[in-house]
Amino acid sequence: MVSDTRAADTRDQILDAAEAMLAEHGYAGTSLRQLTARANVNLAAVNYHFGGKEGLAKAVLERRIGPINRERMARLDALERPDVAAVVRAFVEPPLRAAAPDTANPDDDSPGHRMCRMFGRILVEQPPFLRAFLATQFRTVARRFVEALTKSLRRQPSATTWWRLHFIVGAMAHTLQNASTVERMSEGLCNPSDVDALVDELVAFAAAGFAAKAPRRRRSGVTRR
Amino acid sequence: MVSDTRAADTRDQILDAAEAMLAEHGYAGTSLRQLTARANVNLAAVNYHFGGKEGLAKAVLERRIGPINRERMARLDALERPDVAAVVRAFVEPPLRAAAPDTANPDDDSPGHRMCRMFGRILVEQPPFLRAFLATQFRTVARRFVEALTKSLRRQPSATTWWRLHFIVGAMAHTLQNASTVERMSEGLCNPSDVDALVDELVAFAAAGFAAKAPRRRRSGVTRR
DNA sequence: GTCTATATGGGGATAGAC
DNA sequence: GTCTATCCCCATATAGAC
Repeated sequence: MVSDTRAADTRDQILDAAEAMLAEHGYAGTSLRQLTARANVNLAAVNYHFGGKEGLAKAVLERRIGPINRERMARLDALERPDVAAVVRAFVEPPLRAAAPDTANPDDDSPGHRMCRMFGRILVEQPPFLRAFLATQFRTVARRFVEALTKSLRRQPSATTWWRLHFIVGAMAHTLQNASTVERMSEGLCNPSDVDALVDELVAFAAAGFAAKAPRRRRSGVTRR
Repeated sequence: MVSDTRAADTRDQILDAAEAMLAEHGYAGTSLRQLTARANVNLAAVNYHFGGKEGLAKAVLERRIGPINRERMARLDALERPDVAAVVRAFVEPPLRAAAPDTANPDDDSPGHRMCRMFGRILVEQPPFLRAFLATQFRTVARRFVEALTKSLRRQPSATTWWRLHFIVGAMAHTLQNASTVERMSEGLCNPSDVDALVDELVAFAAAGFAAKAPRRRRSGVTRR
């Protein structure tokens, strides 16, 4: 069926190019002209296959988020002794691992690096039309992990629990997006392409932060002015 | 917006509008036409005062980053007993505090909320022409805090130290940008407008994470495949 | 399904009057 | 310093031939 591979080919080429360009320039900064040029595809093909720029962006995200969240769940289910570090690892390792450079050279063009930047971008940029989409993709996972984390510490879910998961997401997203920054600032001490080490670092940091004593509540929950 | 405030400086009106729009739409998503319309200023004024869109973006950032970093340094210098939590607090509180809603209603239009979103955006978006600019703005501060943090733990600066500062920046940036997300996900348990509580949460989390035992190094710093 | 050509609108920047 | 008018480029999207 050689004749049928062209369509699927075009679709995938568009998705790959879109992922690369979203990583590099964000949603607003990506033009379909550059994108289709890079994909060696006709401009009109985007509209034909995805209905427009927004549809394309959703398709790009869908292709990656699904598998990662499914792996998170699977790892969580597979834990025999769900201590904090193990649960945190189940949460952060799939995305970091999926975003790892998978070739010898940690170039900006490795698929993993592209994807990692794309994730960081989108998680923060959150174009309005994506908010609902992203919320449904992540709500279930977030709930399950909040449960697991509190259970591992024999606590009840609280504001602190949610804040901490939020902080972990932030640390991860920022790392996915700006790994090169820490490499530069640290003058080479940190090596973002060493994924094993990075995962260990984030797990150690996040697990300790998560297990910390909750701060004393100051007042009734209203900002002092 | 009621009376004719021509006397008010055009420059400042542009800066205010730019901050609001960068917060809302990011750099690439902000157009000078919308911006000048919102500022009640002529389109050409941007070029006259700032030399172009890029110059405007730098001016917007400069206006905020300078004071915040100066306050960070001042707080650091003022610490009598620089334990980890105190140093972390000196690092994260100025931006969070500056970004706090300063009116009774935590609307999307409060100056603090605008600024906080702008920061989160820019820190992650990092348009190419801003990379060098941002690096010079933050390098000194980052170095000083890495020093202070390691000293407070009686350790030597290492990859772990830098990674952890990076994680803290990520948690902070993500919180600044997406505070409303955690409020929604937690179904109201977390209240982003309670800045005191938020600072306490982040400090407790980050200090514990920072003080954690460093992970054991696995190999020689090369990614396993 | 894929292409060319084009419609339609918005973008940043500038020239030159006032 | 501020304005109008305009240049020129690029954006998304679509029409219609093949």
